[in-house]
Amino acid sequence: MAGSCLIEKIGYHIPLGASDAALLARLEEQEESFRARATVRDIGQSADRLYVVRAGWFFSYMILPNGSRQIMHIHYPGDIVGIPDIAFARTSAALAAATPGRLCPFPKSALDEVFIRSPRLSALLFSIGMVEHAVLADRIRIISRMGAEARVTHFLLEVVSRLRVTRRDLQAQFELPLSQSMIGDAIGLTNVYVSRALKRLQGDGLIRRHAHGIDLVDEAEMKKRVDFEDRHFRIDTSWFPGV
Amino acid sequence: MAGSCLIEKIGYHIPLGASDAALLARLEEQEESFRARATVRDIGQSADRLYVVRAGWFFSYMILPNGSRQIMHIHYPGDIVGIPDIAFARTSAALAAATPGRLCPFPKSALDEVFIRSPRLSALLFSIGMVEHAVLADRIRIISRMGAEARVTHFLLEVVSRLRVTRRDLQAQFELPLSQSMIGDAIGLTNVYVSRALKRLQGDGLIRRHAHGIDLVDEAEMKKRVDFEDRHFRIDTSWFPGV
DNA sequence: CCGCGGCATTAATCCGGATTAATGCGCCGG
DNA sequence: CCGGCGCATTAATCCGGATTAATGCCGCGG
Repeated sequence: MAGSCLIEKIGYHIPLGASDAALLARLEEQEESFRARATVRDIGQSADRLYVVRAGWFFSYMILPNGSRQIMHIHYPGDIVGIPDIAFARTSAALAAATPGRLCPFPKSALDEVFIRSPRLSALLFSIGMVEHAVLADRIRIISRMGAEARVTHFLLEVVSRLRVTRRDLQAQFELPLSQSMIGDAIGLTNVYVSRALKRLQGDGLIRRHAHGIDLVDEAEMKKRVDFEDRHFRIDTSWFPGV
Repeated sequence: MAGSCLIEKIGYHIPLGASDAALLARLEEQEESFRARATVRDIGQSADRLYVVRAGWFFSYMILPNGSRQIMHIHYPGDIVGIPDIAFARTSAALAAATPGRLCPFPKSALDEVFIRSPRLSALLFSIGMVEHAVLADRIRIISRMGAEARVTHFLLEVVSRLRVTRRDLQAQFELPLSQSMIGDAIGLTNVYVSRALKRLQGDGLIRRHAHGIDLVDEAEMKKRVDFEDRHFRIDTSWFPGV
């Protein structure tokens, strides 16, 4: 199980006993590969399975009445995809690959095993779902009343903060394998304005750009400007049921 | 327990055994009253308690760096307030009363009881959390790329859909005890534009307005225009662990 | 080597909602 | 009965980001 980024991510939050690890391992039994830009599943399909991201970046999105695309979440290695669909019979978002990657599909019913056998893991899954909730809440806050630069700034900080969950040592420099159109579709801007905003941030000396990556030159200043709060760094496990 | 709208709401989704009902009853042991516009708690406070809404409308909100207010959620009788804070040690939103009302506070730790004793209730709480997630996702979709009228339309539909969970017989007419500024703060508009949009919707014959309420004249057309999906009507309980 | 497609950049124009401010209305308390 | 306050309405002006389109760059396949 050395290759499991799910166990790595979960284990970062709570100590994992052998039985919990076994429960998790069952979620990664199968594996499927996707090439960049491949669609994994469409909206409105039966929401009977979830996925663990083994490698690569994926994203879920919705298509709006006017034809444009809204990217809801970006999924990184170690993420569980589809938690929000748990409450519904049909998927409320489509899923696609941003880069080449691998997914481990598992049936929704594998979750009741978790709920029955491990209250502690249930509480953590619950909490991870709520982190996603907080991420959306932050996005609403940013989209509804803040300008283009602030949105892009917040987006970059959010990406880095999430990457650091599984790569603790990540410094200011990171790869960003998303086109500006994708970034725009996530934060409600057009590709044109994403380009402008990035240019200005660079001009302000806040970031630097290279090939397919970003360098956060003044992360503290960026955080200050958008009132950034890191949702991923630490989950409150103090109330969790004991082992 | 006849007066419990929590048990009423939960019982709507899954059949409640006596022991589950007892677990829920413990969440409503205490009660506090608030007058309209009173603040229940501020942002950044210790997130050690949750609330059940016994009566009245409440709302949670954040203040943005530029001073404006973003309303994240409206809480109706029967709602559990604070689920999203479960993952964090400090509250990420403030809570206030929109109308006079009553709340039942209970400690976060009361939840581990639920997780240990009732996998079935845990799964439902989890799902309810995910419904809130879906509501936020819909709001992002609407805010990020759609015009003022569509936003207001969607907002009204969302309110009615939520009200019908505890008032199954609710028809097209309902009370809306929120100022236009509050509506604007929820969907990213100014009060001025909310006023305009309502006026136009009325002009289009989609709604009618009276004292403190709204009448949805052509709900079907409204739903069609914004591609509305009802997130509250039915939760998928098929995968839940058995009793 | 050339030609093509995806993506970033830049500029010109347009428009929807923000902002500001004035007016009106109903409610409440004195 | 009057005065004040919160809220809705309406109008005038402004501006940020959408839209459209042209240009350029790079990587890739032929």
